Amino acid sequence: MPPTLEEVAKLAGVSRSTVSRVINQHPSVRPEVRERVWAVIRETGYQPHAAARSLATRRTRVIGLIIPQAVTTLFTDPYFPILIRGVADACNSFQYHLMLSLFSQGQAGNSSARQDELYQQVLRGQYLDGVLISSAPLDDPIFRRLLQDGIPFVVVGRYPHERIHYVDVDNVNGARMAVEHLLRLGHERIATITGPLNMCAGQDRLEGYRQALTSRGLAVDEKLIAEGDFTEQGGRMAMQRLLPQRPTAVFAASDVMAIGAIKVIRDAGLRVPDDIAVVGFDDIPLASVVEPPLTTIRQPIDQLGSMAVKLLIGLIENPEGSTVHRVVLPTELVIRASCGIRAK
Amino acid sequence: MPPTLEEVAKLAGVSRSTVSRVINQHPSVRPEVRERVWAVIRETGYQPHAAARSLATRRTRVIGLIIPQAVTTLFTDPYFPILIRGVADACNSFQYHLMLSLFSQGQAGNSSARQDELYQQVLRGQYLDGVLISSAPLDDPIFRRLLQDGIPFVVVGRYPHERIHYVDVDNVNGARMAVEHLLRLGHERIATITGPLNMCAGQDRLEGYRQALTSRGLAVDEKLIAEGDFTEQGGRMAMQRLLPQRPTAVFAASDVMAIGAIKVIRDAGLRVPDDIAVVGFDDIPLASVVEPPLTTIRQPIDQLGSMAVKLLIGLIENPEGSTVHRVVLPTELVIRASCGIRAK
DNA sequence: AATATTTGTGAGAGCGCTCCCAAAAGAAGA
DNA sequence: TCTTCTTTTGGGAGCGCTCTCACAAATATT
Repeated sequence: MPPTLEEVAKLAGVSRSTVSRVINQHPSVRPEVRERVWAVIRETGYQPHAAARSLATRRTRVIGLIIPQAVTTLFTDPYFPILIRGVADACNSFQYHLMLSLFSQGQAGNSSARQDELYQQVLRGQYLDGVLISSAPLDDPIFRRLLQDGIPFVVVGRYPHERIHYVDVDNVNGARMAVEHLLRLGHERIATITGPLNMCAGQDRLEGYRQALTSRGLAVDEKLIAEGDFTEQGGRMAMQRLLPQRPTAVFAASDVMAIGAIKVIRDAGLRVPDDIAVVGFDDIPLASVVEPPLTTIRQPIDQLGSMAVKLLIGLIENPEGSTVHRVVLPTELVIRASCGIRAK
Repeated sequence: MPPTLEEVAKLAGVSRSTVSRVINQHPSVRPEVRERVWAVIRETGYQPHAAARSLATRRTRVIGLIIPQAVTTLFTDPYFPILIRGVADACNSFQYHLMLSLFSQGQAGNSSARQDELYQQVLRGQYLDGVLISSAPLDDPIFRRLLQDGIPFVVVGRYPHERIHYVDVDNVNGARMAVEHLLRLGHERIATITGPLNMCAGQDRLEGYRQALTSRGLAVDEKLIAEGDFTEQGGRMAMQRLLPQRPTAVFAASDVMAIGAIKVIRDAGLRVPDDIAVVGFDDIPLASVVEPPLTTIRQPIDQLGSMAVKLLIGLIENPEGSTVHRVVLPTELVIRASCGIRAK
């Protein structure tokens, strides 16, 4: 049995309250007493009981990272591990803890009911002080519920709602830079493999593609747009649909899809970048390693995570602030071999 | 303010105790009363307060997944996301929650002191009912502490200690199968790129390599063994050291390292599998997609995770059992193009 | 019909902490 | 020296739940 406050108090010859003050760095404790109490704490290895503390303070110092059902299939995309690492690091440095809620398919039963149940348990059960939502579909009911229940939350990825705080990378500009690079290389039939269009990231990257073309006075040919789902397999399927259109270049909205596309292009007997240039998005570690190394858009994923945590903790510890926080981190073009160097 | 037990009780015209019984499915409540209480619970959206409950029961229904400092650099290896997904799924289906503790470098200060602090907070603070440790180095002090504090835990990866429960895949046999396959294809100068040798998985896969050779009566040439660290970069460096030895085949202890090795082989102007055959380990999703598709050893990573959770929850809910649980899941050879088909 | 047994329910204490309030102890002013 | 303030300390209540125990009601036993 670990020692309690009471026991520490007795050993130090003071009251429960005084020990509590020492633990919580309350200033009005005589230095001499404080030292005596600390000595006993060290000696006994005393650690406040988290649940007891939460019950009294209504705070848990735990935040949740929720990754909804719709995206757990993408979980092998290196995006998530990096995000998680960023989030975990930030939590560590703020002395918060991280609870991970994935809603994946593996389980029996209606999984949206399942998601509901988990929501109920975790959030209304006050396990968490606040949550981070990563790349949920725009219509996910969780947003309404969080707003309704008044639970502090930050979305990782843009979310168009005036009361929602979010952190995102500049997807529109990133995509635009990618396509502009292809335009500069002289390409005119540029296709795109989009992300899922019910996610903001998917929409925004498509929007960047459109902007790059129209600002050059080029028409957007809808036949050169194929929807993917951020998976390698989805990238392959989309590329298959695009091939008959004979594009000279493809902008894939994720590196993983770009890799799938390259595979299909090669299987069709064509070369990358000679016959079809390819640009990806994300700059996952793999991008520099595949053959040919991928030209892509780098996004600071771990910063995204730590920034989201910082914002969320701000909301938790300072609920007064009525300003809605929106952070958009810059993206950057990384030129490698997969887009070739075409003469203008 | 969410409703409390007391309030629900008043609304249902019963006592606090009765509502508690209903929530906890205690049998001795009249069906009619039970129904009435449930109605109020549904109506009010009542959810028991997690902290209050934990305080009374000394259980949190939260388990931790701890990934120590030494391996967070590998976190982009698809191994971890898959493991995490397996663990998360299993948690969901047992109605447990998952707390993730990564100890990575990002942070300032002596990080082993940091790790200590976190240990103290999370584990002695009774946040968790038990923990899963993934691939910690054999000498990590956490094992001793857990044992000492009597905290239920299961290690993911073999751990040679008579009181420690673990779940692992059959690394020795897997490696052996990989190398035997190369032997069958007629190779004789088979090199290996090992994992870090302070981890069991690294040692065991090397052991499998040795066994395959010696059981064929072949000598093990230490110059054909290069230590890697499970990263792509580590794989490249190890391959560079091996190239001068002119191996005709390489067994890499992870797919990620195999991919690094292939790159080096090609940069040296050699072809895979024609000049050097390569076999990996893990069967990560990427393995089937790279050029050439990787022959590798499949390990059921998500099963590993869910099995570990199952064991751990067993330990938590049934602390009496004095048997030490050890589960070893089978591995499987997956033949693709990277090892070629050599005549016998 | 009287007693014994089972079943259902409520009251109370307690889990370990925080925080308010009032008392005690010093410090300062008269 | 006595009052008035300030600083430091202890006691008590309360956070929302569970769980034991005792009592009331319903059923079974003789």
